[in-house]
Amino acid sequence: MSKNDGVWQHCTNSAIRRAARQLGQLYDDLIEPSGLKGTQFSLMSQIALSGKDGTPLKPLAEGLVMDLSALGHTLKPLTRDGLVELIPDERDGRVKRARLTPLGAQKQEEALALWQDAQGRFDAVFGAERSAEMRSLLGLISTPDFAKAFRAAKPDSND
Amino acid sequence: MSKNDGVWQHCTNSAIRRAARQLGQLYDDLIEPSGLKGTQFSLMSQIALSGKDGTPLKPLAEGLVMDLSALGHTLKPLTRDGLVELIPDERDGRVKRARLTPLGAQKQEEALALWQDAQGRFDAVFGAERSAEMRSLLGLISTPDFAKAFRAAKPDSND
DNA sequence: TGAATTTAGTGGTATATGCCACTATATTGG
DNA sequence: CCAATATAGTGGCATATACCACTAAATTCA
Repeated sequence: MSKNDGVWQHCTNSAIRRAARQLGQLYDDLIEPSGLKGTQFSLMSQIALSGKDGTPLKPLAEGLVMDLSALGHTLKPLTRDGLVELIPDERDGRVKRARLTPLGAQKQEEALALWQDAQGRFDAVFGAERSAEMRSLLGLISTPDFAKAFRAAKPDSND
Repeated sequence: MSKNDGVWQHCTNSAIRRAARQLGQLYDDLIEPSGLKGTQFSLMSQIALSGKDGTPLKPLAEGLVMDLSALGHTLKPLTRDGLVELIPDERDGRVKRARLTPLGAQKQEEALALWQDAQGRFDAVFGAERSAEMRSLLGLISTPDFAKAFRAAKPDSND
């Protein structure tokens, strides 16, 4: 640790936040012309997968590994701007379904092209292979199983 | 992509944010007894490296890959609670130096023990080797050089 | 040296995100 | 069927984080 550049590098949590800030910056700069932030684009892309019927907020939040209330808040600017709409579920009165409006779908497609540029640059700079490896590792961490194992783990266990 | 669980998995930016949320949750839960959040602990640990004289905010922000104004805001709750103090630099009237108060140093040490538990669990669950590999990759992304290369890259270049 | 420029921080505003308390709507068990 | 419980969302509050405009102080240069 004699040469650590003065950076607190031993914490995976810190490391992932630093990287997330950097990457967020980089992606946002490229996606900005669409008027969307990277987070909004991700969210809308996820919603887009559910098509015409939309998706209830609960499973949406789970897929994003996000707190339900946080999702609700994040959705605010998007519904305000008419990109996403919340429609009541016909079967269950508690449920609301999020779906893209036509405008939202158009914006998402517009941002998609910009995102491809960003993702392409990332792969080019980082190497497609390492890039895939990275996403794989990140995907593992995002798993419910990982969370379960982490919470159950004894710090000195080695399984 | 036939089996993607409905999750928008192709974006490294999304992936890193999902993982950061999960990891933040996991670390925070363990560090919470100290009264600090994971982000605050990271920040204070970084500040702690600078010792008695503290460190100017600008390089601190750079080390954390964080916007200077964001750092200023993040520091607010910590100065309010007497964990960090900002002292004027003697040479340069523009500069303020952040350093831990005695209370802050004590809190940081307290949280350090809790953090070690968290980090130990991460290594145990993820595997120490993959854990190190992960931090290394994240460290690369957090580099100014990476940002420079990304911004300069043509999406179809392959160097 | 004095004006122009650069640099460090602050404060406002906006989004991102989490926790908690609360409401409304199911679902379950007698 | 009703009371107890569980589930889905909302709203308030707090922190995290970015951009912009602005101030103050240092540096540069003619």
